[in-house]
Formats: sequence, structure tokens, C-alpha cells
Amino acid sequence: MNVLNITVSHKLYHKNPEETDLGKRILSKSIELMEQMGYEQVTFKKIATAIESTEASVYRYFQNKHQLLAYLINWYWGWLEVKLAQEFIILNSPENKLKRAIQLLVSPMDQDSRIPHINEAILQRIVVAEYPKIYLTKEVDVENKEGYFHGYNRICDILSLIALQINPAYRFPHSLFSTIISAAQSQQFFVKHLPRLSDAKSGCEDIIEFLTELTLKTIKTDE
Amino acid sequence: MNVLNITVSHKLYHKNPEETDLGKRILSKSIELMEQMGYEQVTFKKIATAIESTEASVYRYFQNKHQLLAYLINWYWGWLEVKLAQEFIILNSPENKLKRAIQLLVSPMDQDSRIPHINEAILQRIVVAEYPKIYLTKEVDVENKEGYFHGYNRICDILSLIALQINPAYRFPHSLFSTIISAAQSQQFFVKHLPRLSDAKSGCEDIIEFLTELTLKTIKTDE
DNA sequence: AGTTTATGATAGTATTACTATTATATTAGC
DNA sequence: GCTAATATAATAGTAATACTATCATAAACT
Repeated sequence: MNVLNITVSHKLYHKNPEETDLGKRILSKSIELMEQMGYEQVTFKKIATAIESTEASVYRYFQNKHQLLAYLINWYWGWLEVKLAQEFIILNSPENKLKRAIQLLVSPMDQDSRIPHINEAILQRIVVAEYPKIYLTKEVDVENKEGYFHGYNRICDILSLIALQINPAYRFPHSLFSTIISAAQSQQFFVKHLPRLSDAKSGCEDIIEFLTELTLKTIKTDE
Repeated sequence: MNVLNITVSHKLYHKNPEETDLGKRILSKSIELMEQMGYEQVTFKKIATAIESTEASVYRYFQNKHQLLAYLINWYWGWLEVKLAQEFIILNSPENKLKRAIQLLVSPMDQDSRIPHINEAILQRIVVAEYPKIYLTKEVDVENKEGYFHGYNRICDILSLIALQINPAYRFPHSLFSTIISAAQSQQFFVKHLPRLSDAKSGCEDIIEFLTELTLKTIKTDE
């Protein structure tokens, strides 16, 4: 029995994959395959074959690959929100909360044994490598209404509220955290693949320092 | 005769589209179609039909759609570099240079009559909507070696050098400007499509203010 | 026992992303 | 002005993809 349950909007699936064994196997194997071969190369056929099921069965859970990716990514943000809430219990200053949030965004996650069919560490790497693909489409406006980006929006809101505790006069908290979150992803990618776009060494410490300093200096009042 | 010529690495095309009339028509029409229908929906078949040519002819210029997008985006960065160089002639302080660079990144461009086959304003919108797609692939390492991201790297280097004039001790100039440039793109997208991720009103002033303040506060020395 | 529900098995279609071949028109060199 | 090279058009064809549809079977609930 799962103690913990990340809920993803029902617009993000056709049939809830968390409710059946096959559904969970689809999730588990998609994560594995997407990391191995990248989103573009994955097909429902390949997923089906890998779990010894059929293409038609996978289509019963997700309308298409794009929806599957959106599901996984929303699951990740839901998960991160839970993690943040846990951490904030013992953190008191808004400054420490932001610091810790940045650490969570950038540090590799460890596997939660309560959810065996989702490998959080791999999922995080998928988010780093694929996230912008879910909103950079012509369907973005429709999908936004359907809640495809809800998870991200919520994280951004939460961090914005904390920033406003430090400086209630700061004018761009949402812009700042959408920037920070996306930089947290892209800097991880750049360090690995496009090192001229980053000054960080491999390992996450430099990225954390860069983002933390950026965030705090930006929020702080002027003089 | 073109006074101005943006050079794009020959790894980014099969046959140089700037050298022939058909090539220029391909560029021109791809830009138009990509903006109208988005990268995913564009096919070489559609481009060919629209310019009353054939699929095979388009393939003579570009190996595939991905390479075509990479070409266009590199052209854009090349173009931006030229613009920056022009502007910097009359700007003396590094601070003003950075401010102006951010303005150029975010403000709509106006058409340069010397290059009639490329509509810079539309191209800029394509960069906003499609840029991450050229590096978020499994081929990123190979394509990086082939210079697919050269234009972006150069802009990032140039701005980093300017930042170091303001504060030679700043440790993360490349990370900062890859973040700023990508935020310049994504904030434009968010304002239009995912407004909960931004505090900016439509029009570019807010985004410019957000980015300028972020940049300058971050670079400045501590006390 | 009967009905719903989940999955498997299989087939089929339209589109896409190419590759190949041949014909024709244009241009460049001599 | 003729020849040769080159660019493009016209056409065909293929393998893979992204689905949709149908039917059979097995399990599960009532």
C-alpha cells in the first residue's frame, strides 16, 4: 500500500496509470526508455514491446507520447512540492527555505522506496533533458487550460511567496523563479553537454552557489 | 548585392542556401511556415509545395528539418552579434552595453532591407518558440562539435567579458548570461502563453527591467 | 451465471522522412 | 555556337511512425 500518492490531473491521462499494474509498468518503462534513448526516439510500440504488452494497450492509458511526457513531468513537480513541504517543516527563515529549494532542484534525488515504479533520480534527468518540450508547442494555450503545467506553476507560486517575505516590494518574483527553476535545469544540461555556457564544474555545488547568490542578491532591497 | 553577410558554419547546411535563389526562397518560406504552424508541423514537403519546388530539392540544401532549424537559429545569433557590435560603437560603459544587449534580446527587431529573404522579426519569434529544441536532443554532443551552437556560445562569451569589466571577481559570467539569454526568450513566451510564470505585462519593458536589474545586482561586488 | 472491464492479438491507414532515378533547363567554358 | 557541367523538377518508392478499429479472451465483480 502506498502511503504517499502524487496526484496528477486526469487531463494528463486517458486511464489512470497509477491504478493498475500495467499502468505502473508503462510508467516505469517509459522513464527508463526516455532516459536511454531520449524522448524523440521513444515510441508506444517500443514501450509496449519492452513490457510485453501491445501498442493498443499503451494507447488506452495515454493519448500520445506528448501526454505521457507531460504526465511524467507533472508527477515530478508534484513530487518536488511534497519534498519541499517536508523540508520546510524544520526550516524557519525564508532565506533558508529558498536555499534548500535550490538545492533540491539541482541535487540528484534518491529513490523513495514507497513508490517502486517511479525512479525519481532518472525522472529528474528526464525533466532536465526534456522539460521545455512540453510547453514549446502550438497547443500550449489549450494544454495550459487543461492543467498541463499546473505542477510547475505551483512550485513557482510557492517560491514567489517566500521571496516576498524577504522583500515584499520585489516586483518580479514569478519571473525570477521561473527563471531560476529553468536555469537549474539548463545549467545541469550545459555542464554536461555545452560547457562553454556554464562556469560550473561537474557536481552540483557550483550550480547551487550560482543560483543561490543570484536569487538572494536579486531579491534583496536596493541600498 | 548584399552589403551585409551573416556567415553560418557549413556544417549547418548541405548546400549553401544563401548562394542561390531557390536557397533563399527556402529560407524565407521556412521562416514563414515555422511561425505559422510551429516547427513540428513543418515538413520539407510543405515548404517545397509552398515555393513551388520539390521535396528532393529542399533536401539538397538541408539534410533534415532539424538542421534547417539549427541554421536559422545560428543565423539569428550571428545577426544579433552584428547588431551588438554596431551598438557598442557608441556605448562606452560596460553597464550600458549590458543594458542595451538585454534590450536587443527582448525588443522586436525591425527588418533590415539589405537582407530581403530573411524576416528578422519573425525569425526572432521562432527563436523564442523553438530555441531549446536544437540542443535538447541525444545528438547534442556530436552537433556541438560541428558548431551547431556556435552562435549562442559567442554571444554568451561576449557578454561575459563585459560583465568581467564591471566585476573581474565574478565567478559565473557564462552561467549568468546563458541564464539571462534563455530567460529573455522564455519570459517572452510566458507572458504570452503561461502568464502565471511571469510578472511582466505584455510589451517588453517589464522583461527588460526584470533582466537588467537581475544582471546588474548579480554582477556587482558584495558589500 | 452473467456482465462488465482489462488486456491481447491483429490489421489497417495516412503521414512522414527520407532515398533514388531520370529528365530537362540553365549556365559556364571553350 | 557547341559541349559539358550543374541545378532543379518530376516521379517513384520504402521503412517507420502515429495512430484507429475490431475481435477474442481472461479476470473480476454483482
